[in-house]
Amino acid sequence: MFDTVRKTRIIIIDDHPLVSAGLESLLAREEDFEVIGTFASGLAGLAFLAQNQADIVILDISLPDVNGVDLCLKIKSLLPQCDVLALSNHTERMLMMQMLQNGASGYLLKNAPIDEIINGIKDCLKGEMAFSKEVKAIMLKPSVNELGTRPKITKREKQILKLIEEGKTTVAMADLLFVSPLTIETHRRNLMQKFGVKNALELIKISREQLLL
Amino acid sequence: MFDTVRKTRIIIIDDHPLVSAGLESLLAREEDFEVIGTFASGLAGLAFLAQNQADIVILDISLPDVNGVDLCLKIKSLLPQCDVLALSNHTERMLMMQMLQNGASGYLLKNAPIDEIINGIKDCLKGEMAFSKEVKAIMLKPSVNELGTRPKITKREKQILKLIEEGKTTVAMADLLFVSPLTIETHRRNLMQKFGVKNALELIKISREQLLL
DNA sequence: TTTTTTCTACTGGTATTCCTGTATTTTTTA
DNA sequence: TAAAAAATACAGGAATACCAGTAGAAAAAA
Repeated sequence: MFDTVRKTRIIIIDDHPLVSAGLESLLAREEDFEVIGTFASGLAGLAFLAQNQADIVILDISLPDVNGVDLCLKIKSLLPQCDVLALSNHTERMLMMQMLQNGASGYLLKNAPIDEIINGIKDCLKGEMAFSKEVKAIMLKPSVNELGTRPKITKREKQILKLIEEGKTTVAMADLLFVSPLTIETHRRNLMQKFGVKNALELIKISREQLLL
Repeated sequence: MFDTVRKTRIIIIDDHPLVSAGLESLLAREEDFEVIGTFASGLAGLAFLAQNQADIVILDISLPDVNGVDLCLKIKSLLPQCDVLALSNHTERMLMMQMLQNGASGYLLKNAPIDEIINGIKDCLKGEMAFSKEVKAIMLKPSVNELGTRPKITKREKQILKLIEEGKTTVAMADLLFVSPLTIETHRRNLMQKFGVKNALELIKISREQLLL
């Protein structure tokens, strides 16, 4: 068997060449690590993964083609034995939760110290969950609007939420979607109720914090 | 004279260790470059700069203590002969303009290809302006709300704009600032007028695009 | 110090949002 | 297919935001 001497095969998917290069050069210092591929787009990485055996994917969330959350799910469903470790700038709780729910083995922040990142990768390979310090802090304290479960919002509501964020008035939205202004008002009202806020300004603030559309 | 053989002394100020490390390892490949310091905070970098001679500072904009725009001005006023090259994630026109106005010799995006970044640094040292491709594109097309001059907003207005962004109502703001609600309304009206919009939602959208507070 | 700008505050009126409740049709899920 | 969820739409009324014009006091700039 070669398994005991074989190096850990790492894949990096991150659209910032600087980050990829930095990570690669750091990992090169470790004896038992081998970066077998770095990709600046999600689909390119996925294509490579389908054809090459990897032990761990270090995955950014903001990618040009697909988002890391969806990609994580995809990877885990195709290659359940391959670990996925999120490495992101985003500090939104929701994103962390979503990544974990989709099978990620950890969540590291890009602004974390180098050793936190390296150790995170090692922990991950040992089968432990890996979180950078700041991530732990964010995940531990429950946010105000999330004591129960986060509100489920419908497709239409999401659509209207976006228009609200763009500063559209009720009438403008109604014209745009070919429905009655009263319908829009109902949607907005339902949104506000679901998020537990009392005006549209708060609505977009909260939605930004929670969903990060 | 040693000047002709001396290596170019580079300082990196960036709160993402991964970026700093990546950049450093890339620059290490270049014969005539020498990274003499990397700093994760603006003030730490500034302190070092005050005591050590550097040729170029590669400067991030989002820093934990001070913002890169202000820091750039500070550096250029203390050390006019030292180049400052912005290296940022931000794609807002306004930030680019502000950096240039404050004496930066260029503006590179972190998601730019490696060679664009390395060449940017070289161009910068040759006395040329350095911009990554995407930056050029952004700077060339004038944004909709910037055909004339951007509106000047007062300190108080900026304060109220922030509160509006937080979803505060007129009455809530009035209570907070110990003034009449009518005063708040006047400020909001003036803001809307200055930005040429017709409701608070648009206001925060525009302000986000333009000022990036 | 004079001038200008900013911050403050009001009147009076219009428009829009927000609240409460109801209800039909369409789509999705069980 | 039956039940649940989502999208649609309305009424009546309260609250708030928006519009137009004015104006005094404080602060900053000339």
